[in-house]
Amino acid sequence: MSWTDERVELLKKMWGEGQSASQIAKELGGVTRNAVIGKVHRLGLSNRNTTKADAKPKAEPKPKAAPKPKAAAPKPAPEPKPEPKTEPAVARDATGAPARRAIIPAGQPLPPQPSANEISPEALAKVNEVEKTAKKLSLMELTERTCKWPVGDPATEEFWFCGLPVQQGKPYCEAHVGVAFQPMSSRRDRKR
DNA sequence: CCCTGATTCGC
DNA sequence: GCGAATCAGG
Repeated sequence: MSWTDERVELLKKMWGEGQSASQIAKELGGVTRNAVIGKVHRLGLSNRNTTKADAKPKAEPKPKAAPKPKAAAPKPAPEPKPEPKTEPAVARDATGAPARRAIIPAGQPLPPQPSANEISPEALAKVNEVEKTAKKLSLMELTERTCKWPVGDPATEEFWFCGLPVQQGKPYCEAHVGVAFQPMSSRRDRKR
């Protein structure tokens, strides 16, 4: 594939929209994200650096022969300390069921969280088990392949995402899919 | 481990 | 000009 006008324009458009290189590459087809990034640079897009006399003591070009010295980067910089103003709030109920006030960051297609519905005891138990073995990923660590089920309160240190392998197509792992997508069946009308 | 963009350099 | 390989970082 070559960089035709159309393709370049789509590249510019998407890059301008903040799309990631890999997304653009996928959209264009026939190119890798590396190709996209390379093109972006050649086109002069990307960062408008040049301001400031930049001194870039980059590591010398690595010869393919001995490529991994891994220079140790000194870190004298003191950490500011985030200081989360933690707001207690209920993290979960007695059963250990995750509070479903989840705000999920990444996604676009987010299925409706289970509201105040009844979830099958089996599924709940399963979730409780899973929470013990969860990967407990942070926000940045989430990917399309990691379960995005939130546990705890976002304002607390006790907040993390399940992180287990998701079920194909779904945003959650098997256990959490179980409680996330309850059709409407467990609705065995309780004594009414 | 997954992903991001940045850079280098042989083609 | 192109982009794989590599680097650096979240």
